[in-house]
Amino acid sequence: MRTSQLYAPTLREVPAEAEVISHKLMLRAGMIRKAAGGLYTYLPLAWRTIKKIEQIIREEMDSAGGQEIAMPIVQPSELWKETGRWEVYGDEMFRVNDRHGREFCLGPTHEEMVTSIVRDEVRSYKQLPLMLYQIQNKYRDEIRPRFGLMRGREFIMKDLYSFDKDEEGMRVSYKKMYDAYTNIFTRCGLTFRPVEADNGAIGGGGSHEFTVLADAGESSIAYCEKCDYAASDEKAELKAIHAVQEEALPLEKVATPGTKTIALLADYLKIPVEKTIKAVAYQTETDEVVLAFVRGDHEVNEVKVLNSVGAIALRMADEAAIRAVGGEPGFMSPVGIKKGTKIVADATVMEMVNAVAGANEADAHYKNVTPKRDFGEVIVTDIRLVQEGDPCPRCGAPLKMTRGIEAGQVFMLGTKYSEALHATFLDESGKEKPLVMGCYGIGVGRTMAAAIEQNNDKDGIIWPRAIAPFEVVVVPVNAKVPEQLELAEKIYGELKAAGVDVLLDDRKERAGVKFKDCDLIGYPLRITVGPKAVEEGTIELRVRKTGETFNETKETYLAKAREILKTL
RNA sequence: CGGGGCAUAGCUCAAUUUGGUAGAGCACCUGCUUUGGGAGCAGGGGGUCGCAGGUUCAAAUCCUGUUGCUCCGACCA
Repeated sequence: MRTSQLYAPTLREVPAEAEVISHKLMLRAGMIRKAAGGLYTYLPLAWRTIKKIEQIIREEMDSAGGQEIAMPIVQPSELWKETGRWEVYGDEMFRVNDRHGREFCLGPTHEEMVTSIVRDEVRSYKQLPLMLYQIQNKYRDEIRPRFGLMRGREFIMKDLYSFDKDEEGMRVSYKKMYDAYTNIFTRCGLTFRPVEADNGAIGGGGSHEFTVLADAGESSIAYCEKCDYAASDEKAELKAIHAVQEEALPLEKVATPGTKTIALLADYLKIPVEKTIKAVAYQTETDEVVLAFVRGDHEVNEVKVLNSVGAIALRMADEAAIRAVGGEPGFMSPVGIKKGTKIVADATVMEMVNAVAGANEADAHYKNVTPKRDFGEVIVTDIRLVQEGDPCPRCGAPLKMTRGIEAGQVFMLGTKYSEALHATFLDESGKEKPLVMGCYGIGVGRTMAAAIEQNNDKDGIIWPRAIAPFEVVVVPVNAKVPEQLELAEKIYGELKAAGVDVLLDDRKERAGVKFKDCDLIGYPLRITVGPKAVEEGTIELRVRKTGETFNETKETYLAKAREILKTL
């Protein structure tokens, strides 16, 4: 490929719409252009990288036993109604009607579709295990698309679905995928971490996120430096903290005017925040009120609350709903709440003695609240959000927190979808059983964005070799000088013949312009052909990542280029 | 959905407050010079000022509505 033929419109200035580095650089490097919120065109450079990432994924999926298929993007509503997700998905689903008024959606994911394919054909345990995957566009009408390709409404995703005869088989498939994912992200040259994750709305039990470490990431993970524990902030388990035991004193109501927040309360009563109990009120999708309580200095982990009450969705409760169960916004505690109200208390709270909690009336709190004695019937479990320094649930060492981009996630689904869609088979004893499923996704565009977030400097992108749009760029310093262009052409030809993915920057631009573009786009290796090459035979190799240059000859440059590429 | 901000040339922005024939830099085209880190000079092309109404002798500018984008929050398989 020649740059003079390549459609890669680079920008000197940053378009105002971009917020994060990967988005800015992809726009500036002429890789993507926006069509509408969360919808992008992939220009040639981006598409080459996408195809390289897809190829790595394909190779790893195939060698793990996966078979690639393509499924419809437009999917009939009937399937989604069978699993109930036609309603559950809500506004996030793009819906369309055909000319007859029949309902369809643009597939946000493909569990229903793939399961329906398999249920019609798989009858026997002899046909299992089966792993099918697709790399296709998926559609989610995100409330707030942002960060370029990181959170779009149309995005390229690889999804593999595994079907096994039992849970043991599913675990084997899961492990294969876990290992394949490790290979994929390693081959893409990314620094990442597999972390334990919550299954979320997709359901099932057991999940890992593959998180590419980057400050711009939307997910937060906790990890232990002492053992290998690592989990998403939603998932990170926390054991109860035992309070210093003291004698429980009798409950006492005190006036605490205007102390609607924990900070104000602790300050007013001159007590440490660790002696207070914080309340957060939620309502479920059915408007049922759920009250959650954590220690004053802790935060509530909504996902854990959600799981503890088995709800589908939670939102902050409105004041009327809080009052309806006998609570007072800003001054809530389980003490005196209407019987039958769902109350979830963090395990640490239950260890507290003589704490301060709301009195369920304005401007008043109780002193000497001892949850074990005073809370009555509550759900006790871990609902705390992990904080830096919290003890590791495995070894007790202080946890570290870092941010990352969730590039992939693997799930053990179990039989949730196969049961809903009646996808069954006959086992060895002739008994009908539901297929045991797993699903495994990778955001392809997001992986590309993550690679840029992790590999850039003030001049632009620094591609890992494996996913660079081109591995090498050959730059004649002045393409108007026939000798330089000829030599550059020769080198370009030799590299191509040697199987190197190479680009020739034959534009009749000034050297500075071409160098700036090369740095911006981020080709891992640049071979410069200037006057010195023509006159003295000196061919310059420059490594984008380090800025190192090597002076070689016509005879040695190829071997040196290969040697350098191996390290990038 | 709630709360901010923005919408003027391909890009980044000025002109809007105080109504009077729309500007700069970069990009683009032509010529000359230049040629190892986004060159110089000269000339040139390009905008119904997001859209629709209204006020006015006159609207990019004031008013109303509307659409889109963007940031914060809620949300996120």
